Amino acid sequence: MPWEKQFDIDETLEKAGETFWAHGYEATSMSRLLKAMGIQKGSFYNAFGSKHEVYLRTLDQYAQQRLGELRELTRGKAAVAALRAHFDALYEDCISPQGHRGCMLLNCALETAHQDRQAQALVKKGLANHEKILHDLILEGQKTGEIDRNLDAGATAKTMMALVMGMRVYSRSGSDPQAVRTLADQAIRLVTPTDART
Amino acid sequence: MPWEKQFDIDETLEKAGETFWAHGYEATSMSRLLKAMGIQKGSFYNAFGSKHEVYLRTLDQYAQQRLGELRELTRGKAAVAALRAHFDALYEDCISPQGHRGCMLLNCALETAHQDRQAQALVKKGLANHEKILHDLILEGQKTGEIDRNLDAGATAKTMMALVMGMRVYSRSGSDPQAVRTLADQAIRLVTPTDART
DNA sequence: TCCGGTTTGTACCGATCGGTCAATACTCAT
DNA sequence: ATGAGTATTGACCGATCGGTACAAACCGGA
Repeated sequence: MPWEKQFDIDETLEKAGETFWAHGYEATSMSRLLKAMGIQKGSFYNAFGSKHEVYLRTLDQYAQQRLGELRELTRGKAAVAALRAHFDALYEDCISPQGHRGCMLLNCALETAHQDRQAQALVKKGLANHEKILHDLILEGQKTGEIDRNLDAGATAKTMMALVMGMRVYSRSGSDPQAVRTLADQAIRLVTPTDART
Repeated sequence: MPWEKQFDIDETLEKAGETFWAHGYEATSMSRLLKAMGIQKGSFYNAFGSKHEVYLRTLDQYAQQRLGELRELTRGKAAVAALRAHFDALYEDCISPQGHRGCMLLNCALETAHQDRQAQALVKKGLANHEKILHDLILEGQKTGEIDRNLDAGATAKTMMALVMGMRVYSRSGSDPQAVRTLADQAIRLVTPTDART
């Protein structure tokens, strides 16, 4: 093996991902992308093939990372506590300085996915994974009796997904953090007995 | 007045709006835009000034139209019936052949708004208008007793907005119509007494 | 030390980007 | 009929688009 790469593939993909995340696909030009990645054109095309290919890889990488973080966050917690942790973390992320980037999967869903089948597949899978985690948590909570067994777990999980999306949209469009907080609270109320509410 | 325009401004803006709506801002090139509008470059710049200006105008036009349709749809109906009509219409729109275009305001919110203050202002105003209509309907329902008076009207309106966003995202990312239907149903359940549910 | 194979930097590609402009087509008031 | 003044046209602009080609730089093995 005559010569090893002068840059770390994953690290470089990470930088690319952040750029796509912040600016979207179309608004990220090659020059901007290369500057962010810190490599030259030749290296880029040699290592990755095309802008679009890199986009898909960063999208996939993003989905995997978020999925991992979510699993980590909820591991070992009781259902409602796990959901609470999830929505609290999401709220913090939304109001943080980088919160304006929103969720890369959602950005992609609305900007790119409808005319890019491969991106659409990644988005669908990412959303489905997220929804399944929420669904499983609700089912588990119902099994232990934490959560009302009459609740439609599937529909509630979808509603929670909608609330997640709402939080992302409100925060990305520059709304009052209070609006985002309200949605997070509403998500928890969905799985909290009515008589326990303040 | 020496010569009148050979094309109808509003009609042409309409066509431009549909193109931006379907493809987003960045992915809509001038050539594509001009072809859709059916005019030449010179006429375009003479009449409108710039691509960006046209984008803002179509965005505003879209928001006004949707607001009008929404007011029309709910006029004279009782609160819950009005909400039902709203979410039913939204569902139909989502699963219709053009449903993949989603909501132009949301598309803009995630693609453009975070780096375009003027677009962001339009999005914020559009979302606020929509939310206010839902909010007012809920308040009215509570006044007449249709809707539980203990419900937090503001939070519920925001939740409904999130459900709207969820419906748009799910449908634009190519999901099963059933997912969209579920979210619409959940919206109505928010303002329906628990014991009246099936 | 030189060779084989790989990576890297950069010049360059045609296409297209959003936008300008001068010439032309046109209508109306005089 | 003519001149004022606007609308339209299409050639043209420099910049930038994503992508390619290729020579120089580099390394490990012989």
